[in-house]
Amino acid sequence: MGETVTSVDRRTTANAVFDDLHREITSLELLPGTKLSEAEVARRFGVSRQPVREAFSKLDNLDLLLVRPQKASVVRGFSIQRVAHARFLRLAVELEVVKRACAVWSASTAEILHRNIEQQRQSLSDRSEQFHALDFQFHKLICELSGCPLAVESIAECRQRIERLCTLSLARNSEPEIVLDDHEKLAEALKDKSEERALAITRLHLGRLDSIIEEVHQTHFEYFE
Amino acid sequence: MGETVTSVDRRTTANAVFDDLHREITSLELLPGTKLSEAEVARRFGVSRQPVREAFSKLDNLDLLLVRPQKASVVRGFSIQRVAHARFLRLAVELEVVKRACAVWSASTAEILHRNIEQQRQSLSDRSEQFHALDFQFHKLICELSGCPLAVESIAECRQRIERLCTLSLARNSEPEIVLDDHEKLAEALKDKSEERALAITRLHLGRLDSIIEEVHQTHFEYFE
DNA sequence: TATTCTCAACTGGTATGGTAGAATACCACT
DNA sequence: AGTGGTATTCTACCATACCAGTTGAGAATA
Repeated sequence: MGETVTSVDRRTTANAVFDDLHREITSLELLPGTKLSEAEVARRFGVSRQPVREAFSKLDNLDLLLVRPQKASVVRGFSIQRVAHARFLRLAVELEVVKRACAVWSASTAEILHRNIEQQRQSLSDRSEQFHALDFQFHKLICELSGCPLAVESIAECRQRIERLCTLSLARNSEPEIVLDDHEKLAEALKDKSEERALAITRLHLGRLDSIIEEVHQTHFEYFE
Repeated sequence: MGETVTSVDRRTTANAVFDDLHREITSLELLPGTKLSEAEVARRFGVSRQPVREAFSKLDNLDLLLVRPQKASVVRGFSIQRVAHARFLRLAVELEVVKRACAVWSASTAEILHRNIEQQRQSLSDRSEQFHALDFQFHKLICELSGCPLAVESIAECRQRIERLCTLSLARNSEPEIVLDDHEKLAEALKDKSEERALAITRLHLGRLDSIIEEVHQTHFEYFE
């Protein structure tokens, strides 16, 4: 779900506009409160208003843009409720995924996940930029290997909603070293098929977001609604 | 999320078309595989193609309609994967909600939920049609009383995805008596703040959907994709 | 008869013009 | 200076026209 599009996702004008705006909003190039008008954006992209309109509609569905009947559309700010819900939802999904993982885990799945962790460790010592992608892939692997391939989409949606906010944080993200450590502990718990430990580390892992969320809520309350 | 719309939801043509089509699809008046063209639907509603187009787009987002580039749009069938995921997602959310409920449950919240159950019992003996609504409200109350008001929207979305399928079932729904019994057991577990029992009955309660899903999958495989 | 080609009738995607309603700036009046 | 009404100017929304692929049926051909 989320921004994943059905079927062939042909390269259409509306999609291009949506992608660009989506990126600009999530990366906070467009800050909450920024007014966007169909006509203005259409001029900026050199297209007609119709594709822009569709893009607006999709952004509205993602709670990224508030499009009101006859008033100007504005980039939506954060809602502490919505963010908390995204955080809640992700935890709920990951917990259940981990339970299933424990039930079906095997030597081969453990090995696959282990390879990902090796890459994470590598990228950390390389100071490369791809740790973030590997982090995502780690959780994705657990979903797929536990037979919940669609769960990763739900997780990705929650993740996006939270990430836009975390971009405002001073600490940006949790320390990668800590994240990697969590991942290693989780992988080990899965390998041992210890549901109790796996669930605990998952809660701890996702709970690390809370302090960041709280920090941003305190320091950037002007972006909240 | 889902079909809940932001802000005032003014009565717009596009919304009206969306609501009608949404109802027709979820109620299976429009069966999977039915072809819908923007122009045809526009004529049927006596409006232009633009509002229809928006409605199509929203239905596409809900996986209810497959709109392909230059081919006709078709009402989507069921995907066993997507249905399983919806089922999975709902369980994950309800489990986590119930955990929180156990943590914060009190005499007053127990009383509120108890009143709902009384109504359920009443509607059952009255043979009234509102048991379904009370069922939904039961789960909604638990979400709200446990401080997860937005969780009910996620649940509602999952519910809808599954319900369209269950409409095909011979048994339609689980026996209301059984459902009510589950609800009573859950309410009691919450009252006792017994997390273990509450989680177990939740799993059992939602697990009752599986047999129905399986039945429809066997008897109506022509509607699956 | 079987196969290929062509063309007409769809499809969804885009561009443009016009409309009703909301906000705002402005001006007359107190 | 402060207030009430008004006109302008914005907005999203809808209708219409046109475009570019896709499809499928029938004609032309092997």
